[in-house]
Amino acid sequence: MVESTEFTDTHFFPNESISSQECVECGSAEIVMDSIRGERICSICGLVITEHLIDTGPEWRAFTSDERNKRSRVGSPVSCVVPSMGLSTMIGWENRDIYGNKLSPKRRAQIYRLRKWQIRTRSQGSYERNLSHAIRELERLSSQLGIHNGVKETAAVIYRRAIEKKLVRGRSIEAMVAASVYAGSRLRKVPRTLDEIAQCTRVNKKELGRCYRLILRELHISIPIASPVDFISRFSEELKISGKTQQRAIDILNQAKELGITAGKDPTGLAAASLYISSITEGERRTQREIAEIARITEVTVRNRYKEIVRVLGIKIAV
DNA sequence: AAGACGAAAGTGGTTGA
DNA sequence: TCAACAACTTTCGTCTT
Repeated sequence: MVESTEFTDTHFFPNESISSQECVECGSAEIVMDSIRGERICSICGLVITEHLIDTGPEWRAFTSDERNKRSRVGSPVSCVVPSMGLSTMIGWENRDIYGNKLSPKRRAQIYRLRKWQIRTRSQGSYERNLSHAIRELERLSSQLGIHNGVKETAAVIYRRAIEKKLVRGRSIEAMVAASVYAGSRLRKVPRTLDEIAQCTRVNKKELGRCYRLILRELHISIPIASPVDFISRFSEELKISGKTQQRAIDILNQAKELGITAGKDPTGLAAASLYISSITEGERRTQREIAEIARITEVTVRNRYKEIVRVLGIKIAV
């Protein structure tokens, strides 16, 4: 497996320390990459820190920087959304070579043995079986929720780690996938609510929340609390609200935050209320009901938040 | 008639003893 | 484990445009 490159990706887990940059054997920081062997080794004592790295560099020699930019790796990109990370090779079923000629009996026997071993090694372990099931579920869920690839990849990384930590055992794959998606969307700053995700699965919100907290705790992922600002653009898109009004809503939220009236309040409620206010002041009025529906809260909450914001910030609403 | 408002009672989750 | 609590929801009658 290639876990060393996969799970230390600082892009996915900015808060997590990546695998140590110091040699555990001699403590030196002289770690070098050996791209031919695919290993990271300590240049002082020779200890192999990680092996089986994937070379993501150019596939051919390049002599100028221009050439280096043009020449890239061929083949499909490495992806966590494919069970084998997109690195699998298939042995064809036809007993012919690339010119269409029949294979010699000796060669045919060899290919037959290769095929047999490929099938034996592929999708046999419980890890792979679980994963391919989970990835089907992930695909279904993301298309239903309209989740983009970045979040999907992040969710897949989280799920792989969850399997490795044996967190999925005894829990439903569906619930763990849903929780990974939730965590991924939060990490990537395009949060979905627990409700939205729960609606697209057979998992209830409570169970989903439990799995989510488990993932955070066991995988040591720290996710900043959802900010109301993160919801503005998505709600606005569904409400067809202009960028100017969105910016106004964000300003309102920032002011409200400084005055300390956002703590402990539902972030979707705050986002909805500030959108309501800005939609009126910017002349693109939306009703409380419209906004509440998109934000999946009640009109009453929109009202309460908006009354509070208007009162504290001293905003005058044209009647 | 639709939208906004506010009161009252109920609900699920968090906190602290 | 339990009570207290804050935030949110549901429901409903009333007011405003």
